[in-house]
Amino acid sequence: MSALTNNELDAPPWSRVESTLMATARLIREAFDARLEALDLNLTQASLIAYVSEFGATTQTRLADRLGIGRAAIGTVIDRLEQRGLVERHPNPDDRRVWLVDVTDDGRHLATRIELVDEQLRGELRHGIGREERQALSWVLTRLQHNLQTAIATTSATSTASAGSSTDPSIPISNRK
Amino acid sequence: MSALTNNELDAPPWSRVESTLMATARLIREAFDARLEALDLNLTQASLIAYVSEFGATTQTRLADRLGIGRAAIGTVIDRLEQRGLVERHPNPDDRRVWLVDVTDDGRHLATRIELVDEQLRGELRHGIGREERQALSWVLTRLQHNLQTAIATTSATSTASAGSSTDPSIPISNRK
DNA sequence: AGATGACTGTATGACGTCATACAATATGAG
DNA sequence: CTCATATTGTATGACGTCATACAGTCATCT
Repeated sequence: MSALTNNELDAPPWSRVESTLMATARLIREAFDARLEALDLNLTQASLIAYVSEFGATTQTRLADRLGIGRAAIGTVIDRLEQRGLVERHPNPDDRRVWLVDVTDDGRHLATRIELVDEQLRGELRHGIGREERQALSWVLTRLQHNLQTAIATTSATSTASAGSSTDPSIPISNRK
Repeated sequence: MSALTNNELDAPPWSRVESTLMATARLIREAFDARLEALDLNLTQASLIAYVSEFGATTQTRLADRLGIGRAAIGTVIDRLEQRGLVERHPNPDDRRVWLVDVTDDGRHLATRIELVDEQLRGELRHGIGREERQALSWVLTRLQHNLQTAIATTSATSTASAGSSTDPSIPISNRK
């Protein structure tokens, strides 16, 4: 019955904020997965059900975008949920390429339980963190995302360029993807 | 000027902050991987080399802990780096169970280039984010990690427990700049 | 009409990581 | 010393995701 692994300070190999952020993300997934295990779901599956349950029948590609995973991956996720009778694929008469994924009654019922788990856990995570701090966090993360995307976009060029930088928003690097 | 947050509905399936955080973490990995591609390394490999290069020969289990991945996974990472002649496994006379992983000269040379990439990218990521904001971010993340760990620890028990009291006596909330 | 390109969902193989089980070794109690 | 327990690294199988290639379907432009 050891008290959880109490590693307080791992100064991870990399920088500080970045790796802390990644570790936190891992923990988020871990925590949600743990709580959702009672429903025999993981975070991705639960997110899908919650999304469809809230916004209605949705295209697979759109779901993939919203959940932040690839089109191929979302297919297998849906496959399993469909086997369990939680979602259904309906054809779209207006576009025969696509499926409209919708929740079944079972799925809708499960969605309410998911919502409960979500709200409960999010409440616990807010402990000791003020509203402004959460907003500040959100803002910094958004800004970071922006920086990251431009950093990714400006890769593939010569590695040692720029440096001086700042205010170079142009850089028309036409990358795929 | 910047059209950030134009997305009215980028509200991903889940909450807001949590999924933003996870998406940001994904982008961090992506950005580092992209920049490290020139060295034919991914973030994990680069972290390992950087760590060993800075702190000297290290046990595999310790490396796994520091890098935040499992003992099995670290083995395959080391295998590949060893094949490429970037690290070496030395036996430890004091404990014949363990290997001491150390960088070769090639690895050490590569480590300096890794350091460059790291510093460059981290610099770009700081754009438009003040020092206090970074510190605040770091603080909130740490606090979040704590909450997450207790949340994970208090799972598996009956789900509907707690909620009320925080009862987190320790938690030094002292520092805020 | 027909042709060309764009898009959706799927099949396939690959990668990185995890969980588990295991042999070799170390540590400590008797 | 001997034995039980813990720890290290590894082998194995599994999972989730990705990248690519592909067939079916739409959209558009002559």
